[in-house]
Amino acid sequence: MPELPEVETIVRDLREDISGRKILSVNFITRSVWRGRVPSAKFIVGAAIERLDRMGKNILIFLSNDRVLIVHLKMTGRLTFEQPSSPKKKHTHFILSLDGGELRFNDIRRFGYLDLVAGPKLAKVRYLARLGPDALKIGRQEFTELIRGHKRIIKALLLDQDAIAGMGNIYTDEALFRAGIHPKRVSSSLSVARAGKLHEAMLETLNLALSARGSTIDNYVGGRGTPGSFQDQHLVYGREGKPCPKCGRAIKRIIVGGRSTHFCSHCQK
DNA sequence: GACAACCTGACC
DNA sequence: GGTCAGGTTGTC
Repeated sequence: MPELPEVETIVRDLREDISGRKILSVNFITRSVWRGRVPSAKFIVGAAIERLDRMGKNILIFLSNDRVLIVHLKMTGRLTFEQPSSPKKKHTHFILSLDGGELRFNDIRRFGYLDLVAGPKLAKVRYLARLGPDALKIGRQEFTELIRGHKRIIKALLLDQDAIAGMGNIYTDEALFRAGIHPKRVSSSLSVARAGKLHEAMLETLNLALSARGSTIDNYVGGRGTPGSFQDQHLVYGREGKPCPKCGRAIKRIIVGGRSTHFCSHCQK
């Protein structure tokens, strides 16, 4: 589920709510959610939460013992800070008991994962090192060069985390609509001006979504368990057959790069 | 670049 | 019963 705005919302929530808290105990409920080996509790218990960060759609939780807990939520993952008295939900796979509450990892489909790495080895974690520049931080010129330097279907390129980190299916469709670009257009065929417009549209979309604390279609909730509201502002995603906000013609849905894609064939070229 | 795989649940 | 889902990875 979560794309950059959802993951960033969770990180901001948790940064406020769990920074500085001490880890009292750990509960490995489902061992298969760990990407590598299941870590020994001694590498976690007794440490404090030092700070949190985001790399693409990965959440990084830095512990005071110089280890880093990495969390990827994939499609249906949730990472929430709750009171121990809050009812335990189905599909909760991992709990960190902190002084003052519990950090819970819940994931219906179990596509998400957890990973614990030693701080000095963080730079060598393959799936982090290969990530492209962050979609919120990449500058206009770098973005334009990236887009025009690849001969790929633009939607697939935007979804490629190794090219640009953070974009997902919703925000790619929304940004392409705002920029008036057809999702199947070949990236290298875009003019500097149109690539620049796409950069602008991408930032606008992501920042609006952040202000609304993300989009909740089904599962997503922030770090405090509350849903986002940006789904109410979607212009094309999930609106197949409904009128295009610009021209009124019906929004179409096709498959691009194996993903459901929503667009207006009149407004996007 | 297309497609299957990983899983559960919602909806038709 | 079949289809689809916010993501990524591995195989033709």
